[in-house]
Amino acid sequence: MRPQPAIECSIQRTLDLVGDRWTLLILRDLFRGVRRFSRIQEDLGIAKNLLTDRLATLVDADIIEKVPYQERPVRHEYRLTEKGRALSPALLALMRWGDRYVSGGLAPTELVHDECGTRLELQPWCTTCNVPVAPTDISSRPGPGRHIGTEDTRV
Amino acid sequence: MRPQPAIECSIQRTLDLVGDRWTLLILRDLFRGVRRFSRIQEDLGIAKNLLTDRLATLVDADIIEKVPYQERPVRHEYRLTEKGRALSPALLALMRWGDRYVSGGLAPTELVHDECGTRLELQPWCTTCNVPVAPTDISSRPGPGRHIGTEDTRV
DNA sequence: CCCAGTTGGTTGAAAATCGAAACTGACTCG
DNA sequence: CGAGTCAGTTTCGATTTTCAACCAACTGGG
Repeated sequence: MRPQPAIECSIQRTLDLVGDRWTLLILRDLFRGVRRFSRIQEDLGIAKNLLTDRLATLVDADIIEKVPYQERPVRHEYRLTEKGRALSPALLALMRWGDRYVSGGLAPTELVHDECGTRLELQPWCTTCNVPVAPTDISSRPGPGRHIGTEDTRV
Repeated sequence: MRPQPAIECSIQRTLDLVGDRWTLLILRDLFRGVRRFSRIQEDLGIAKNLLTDRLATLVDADIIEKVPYQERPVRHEYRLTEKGRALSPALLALMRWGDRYVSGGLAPTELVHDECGTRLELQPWCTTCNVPVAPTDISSRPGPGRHIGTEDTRV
């Protein structure tokens, strides 16, 4: 997909899978419960051949799965796998950014915690200390998947 | 950019700005400190005319700015604005997803909690209950920036 | 002064991708 | 039987992207 000598970067690898114009919007629809071909197609205004193609790619990548919701005629819907559901922080981050910088601070849609109705924030979270981590308490370092040497850089 | 009757969704609005194949990678390079035209171009392998176009779009959107780093000849580099830097959670989320699901758990670069060295996760966080929130415990509802009515949906 | 090299582009043609509409096939309902 | 729905596939013209060449402003070396 990318014509580039594979740089060791998980952002690039991720965008190779979901970084085209439609894929993240399709996933957003699945998160929202819009799961059927025709519903997604009319919701997004995407051409049907492209939707067919993107869905097949996502199924191949094990990000979504095709499950029958009725027999005779057999009809399928698309559901997020665990791998697909794990993209929710990324979508939430994009949404919060858009709320603030594109929608002028007025969120068209808010995501809230079921139990208490509070609007959700997105925070780096330390699973050891069990606390949210501020940007000032974050460092970066080369990880175990690095094969070429580079110096540390701040995000 | 999108041929669609504007749905009121910050994800869509965000992806209209940065959701093409190259833009998020360009921003990643800027985060990494790769700021000059030719450096970005060779790092990504993007066609020069496209890079010219994407950079101009990002400058227009006030996500990056063009600042001279020398006179005679005048040469510029591109820097993230505050608006651009605010995209870091989104890039971080995409990176963590790629670490886990594409790079096989072996992160090429990891972000860690200063105090304990634990690799960070990026989690939806409820500021009322003070707990991380799983995708299954998230609902969505129309927010203050919504102009057309829609019903609530599960994420 | 002349020449090669660097940076940051622009231009144009070929190739790949996309989009709109027409068509298909399996089935249901009246 | 005829109309309608859903989930596609096919076709083809329009748009985008890529690739390569070219350009302009300047530097540093001889």
